[in-house]
Amino acid sequence: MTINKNTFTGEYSYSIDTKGRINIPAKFRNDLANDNEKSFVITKGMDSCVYAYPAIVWQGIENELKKLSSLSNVNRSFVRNTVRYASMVKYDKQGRIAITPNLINYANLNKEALIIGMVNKIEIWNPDLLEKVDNLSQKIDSSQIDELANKIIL
Amino acid sequence: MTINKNTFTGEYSYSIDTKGRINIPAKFRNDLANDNEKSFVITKGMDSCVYAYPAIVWQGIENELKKLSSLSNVNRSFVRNTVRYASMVKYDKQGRIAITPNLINYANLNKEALIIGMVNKIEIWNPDLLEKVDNLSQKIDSSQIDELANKIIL
DNA sequence: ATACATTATGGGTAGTTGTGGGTAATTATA
DNA sequence: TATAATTACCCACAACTACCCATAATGTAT
Repeated sequence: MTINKNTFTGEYSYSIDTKGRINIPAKFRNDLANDNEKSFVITKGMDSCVYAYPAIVWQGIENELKKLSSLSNVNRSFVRNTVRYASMVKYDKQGRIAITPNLINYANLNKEALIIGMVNKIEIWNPDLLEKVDNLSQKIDSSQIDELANKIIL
Repeated sequence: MTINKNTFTGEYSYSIDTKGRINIPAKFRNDLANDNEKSFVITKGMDSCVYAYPAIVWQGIENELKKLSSLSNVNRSFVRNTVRYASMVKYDKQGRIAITPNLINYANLNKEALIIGMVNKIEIWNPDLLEKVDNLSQKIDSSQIDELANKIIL
């Protein structure tokens, strides 16, 4: 079995230091394919969290974005929002990346942070915020979630 | 006859040591197909127990999850809930896996643990808890059993 | 019955990982 | 250009994990 590269699962609790650095879990660093050269692209998540994509996965997303016509209003603001806060970061010798102040602000990050593997990307959360968002969506969408579960999980 | 690989049945009682390690029954290790490279993916069970999937079975699930677009709210929380507590673990020379503190906590595991083969996956239980859940489900009414009988022949 | 192999469980140790902080290089600002 | 602020890179250390070995209990073969 060759393990799936650029595929992340699990939840980890880490602290963000005064310089805005946070550790990438050792497991995730191992799961990151070599051609990423230890780099992620961090950007605004769809929820109030930070997304981190493997660098080459992000390049694929950029290519998709290029296909969206700028004639459409919706497309323009979607592309703008997606790319605006995106920046490539390389983890240092200790395995940490620096999160930009913009994103720390957007995701309401303090000292404590949860890192969650979301299969093809990583999420960085303020734990309190995640709990709220989680409870909310659990209530609203439970029937649809069950439906998905029946399709995918054995 | 060559036995069905990645197929588990039976119940075993094992102890979890101070490091959170538990033995995978020798029989289950034999039943695990070689391309799993001695690895399972452990995660939250539907009941208050720990699931352990053969690694390649889980990778099938991951591949399905990758197809779900993150633009959908429901998809996001479904993926998050599914993979959040999942982690790949390889059993050591003695045949043990390490269960993450998260999962030990979730399944209320103490020293004693029951390992149960559930055909395509394995369940790890706190014995007391299983007994309770079991008693509860004894009360399933016969109509539901009849319904099941239509789907599967024993 | 005896010898041997396997299994279940405990524990020690070396290497890895997570975290803080320091210093030099780079960039921004006056 | 000089100075301040920011960033990149390095070192230190405590905590943890992976790996190894030991031992007792159980199973198996001769």
